[in-house]
Amino acid sequence: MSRAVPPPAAPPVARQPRRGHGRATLADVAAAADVTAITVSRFLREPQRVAPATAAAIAAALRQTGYLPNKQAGVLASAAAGNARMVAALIPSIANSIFAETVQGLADALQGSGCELLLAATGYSAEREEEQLRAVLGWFPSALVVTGRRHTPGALALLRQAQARGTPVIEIWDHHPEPGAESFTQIGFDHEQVGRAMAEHLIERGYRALAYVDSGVAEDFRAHERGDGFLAAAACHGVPARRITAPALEAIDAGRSAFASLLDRRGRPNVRAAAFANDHLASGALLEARRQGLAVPGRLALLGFGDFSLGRQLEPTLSTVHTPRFEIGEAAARALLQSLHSGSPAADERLPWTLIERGSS
Amino acid sequence: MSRAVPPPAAPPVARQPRRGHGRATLADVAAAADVTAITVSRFLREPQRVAPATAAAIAAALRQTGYLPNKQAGVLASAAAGNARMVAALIPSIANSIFAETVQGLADALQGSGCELLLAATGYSAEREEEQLRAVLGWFPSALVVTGRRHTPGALALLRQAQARGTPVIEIWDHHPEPGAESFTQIGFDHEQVGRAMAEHLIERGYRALAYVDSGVAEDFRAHERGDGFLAAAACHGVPARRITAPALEAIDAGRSAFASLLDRRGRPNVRAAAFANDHLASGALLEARRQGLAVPGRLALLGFGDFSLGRQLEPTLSTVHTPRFEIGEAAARALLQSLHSGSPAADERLPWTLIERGSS
DNA sequence: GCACCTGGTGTTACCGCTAACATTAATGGC
DNA sequence: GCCATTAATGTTAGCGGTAACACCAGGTGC
Repeated sequence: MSRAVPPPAAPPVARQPRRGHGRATLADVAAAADVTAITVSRFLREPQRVAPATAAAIAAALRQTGYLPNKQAGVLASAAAGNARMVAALIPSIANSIFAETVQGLADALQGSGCELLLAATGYSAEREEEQLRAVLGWFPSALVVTGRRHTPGALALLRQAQARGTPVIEIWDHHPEPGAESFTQIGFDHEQVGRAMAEHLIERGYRALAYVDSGVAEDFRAHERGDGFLAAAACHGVPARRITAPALEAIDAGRSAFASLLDRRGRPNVRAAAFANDHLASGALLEARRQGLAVPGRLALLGFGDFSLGRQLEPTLSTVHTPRFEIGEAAARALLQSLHSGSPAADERLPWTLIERGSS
Repeated sequence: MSRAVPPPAAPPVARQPRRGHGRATLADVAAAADVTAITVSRFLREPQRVAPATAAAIAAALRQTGYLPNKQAGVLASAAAGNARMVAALIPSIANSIFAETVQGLADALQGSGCELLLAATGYSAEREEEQLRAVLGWFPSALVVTGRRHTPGALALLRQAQARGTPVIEIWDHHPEPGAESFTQIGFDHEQVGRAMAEHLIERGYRALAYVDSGVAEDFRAHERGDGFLAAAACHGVPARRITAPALEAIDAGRSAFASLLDRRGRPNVRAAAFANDHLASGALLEARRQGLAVPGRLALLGFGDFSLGRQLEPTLSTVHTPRFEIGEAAARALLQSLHSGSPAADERLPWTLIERGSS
């Protein structure tokens, strides 16, 4: 190159430094302890690898600065998946006590593992599930918990991709392994089977004309599957059975008005027994039956699902299916922690439910 | 320096590059669109600032690569607080339907704002709250939602510090501004006042010997405060009143056994009316009273708190206090979004509750 | 024709942390 | 006493984005 006058040579213009957020960083702690950042980092992750004297100095510096690690930076720096220490859970509805308990189970079992819980409600909509999934994936969660096995194609692709990258994906509340089709870890139970058991219970008790009252929430696939099982079992036993759908009201009221569909025009039951998508519906029907002076189970037997506390307090008490709602959350947490640990997908888990015969059937 | 043989001169050892996680990055998209990363970044944040032709190319590249932004990196890079787009909520119990609905309100109102919800359960323990707070702060949440106004000194310091840095801090379920003391945004209602109203309601109805049945959960400060208000109002009206504490069982059963404390040795009520920390307790007592053939409200009037669906189905229906549980979550979300937007703390919000007179009082 | 702007894009440096490798001093074996 | 090992710590270069600034072409005003 010729000896031309060098270009203005970027005068050291002291760029405006980007100001941080005012919280102590590793560098601050390091300065206070008179070591370098990496040593503090080591102390935090593998304390036995720093000399005792250094450790003491660092501990003091940590206390003095009130240091809190920046997990964003930590995750970013250790690119390997699975160390985000954050679990994302997608749940149809948090307000629904069923899922609330599952989330509690998750949170409890995650407590102490150092994992935070990122929660999103999908409102029973597969599209919203996909949206939420996209949103939470931005945080590179170390594991994904989704409800049920029905997803949009887009969501499915994202889940598969996440799984391929080593992120455990757990489907809860469902257990319906499809032979051949590769799928995710499922933790739950078979809803069709529950539906069949519900029908069989009623048939065993001698009831011969049956109805299944489905949830008014169109995308509650699991309730629908129980209905499928119910109708299939009835057909199998040659017992007439039909499916009706409850209105989409607040559930107890929905049950009250669904009850009307169980009566003929003269106000007499047109079936001998009815099973419901959930205890709220069943309770509404039970209360309405009593109000109208209809004998339960004498004229009409009722069977709920979910074992909500309300059912135990009614008169007669509501027969129902107890579900392991808390346990599903716990098991999911255990499964994903184990999967994070072992690096391979966790095994499916079929959790037990029980049909509780109480007064209404 | 002498002309000694230069040291091996760091042969370009091609360090093992740290492998990422396999997801497309901005750089990948940029390469596909034949621009640089910053242009893609701009397109994502301020689409109008890139030329239409470039925009089209980038949009295609985004689709082709299936790019999902890495929020960790995004947050880290834009150091200013408040753009983590993640809200951390600390709740005593998720399984408790009261808080579940609040969380649902939060989640619903946050939906669409681009904020994710980081949820942690404290189990009604202030110590666990502090722990959880430390944990979630690692993610630099853009806002903090905590339950109630009682915190450990450590938690308080962290909250203040966060607030000082511009992170909105919202206390929900409580509204008790302490004059003088600087505090956080409170969204809720005054529990002492509710307690007073409960007592006054019973006094107005002519009941003269009262009891407040407190929650068995020792750290349910809010229930305790309602008790304080209850006793204060009773004292103020010269009406005898005492506080008893329910056992820490599952709530309906706790109410059933708390009912025993309302009877003298001959099985007669030793008060004329009782108010309860929540509807579960009250329902248990109501059911037990009916079982024992005690007239409600003839011999013993009962008043719950929370307006759970169960109470509406009992016979007699349970008088109670309706709380804005869903609205608290919504209002908190609105407040924090507004605060993020405006940069200044949101105003307190006192939400209305109503005493619902039904059959049991 | 020139200074000036302005819209579109690129360069550089950094956010806070950690993986990989480098360095140094102390230790051990023979 | 020398080399190999180990323990303790440091250096460098990122992770994947974005703020700040630089640059450049093509208008604009006069």
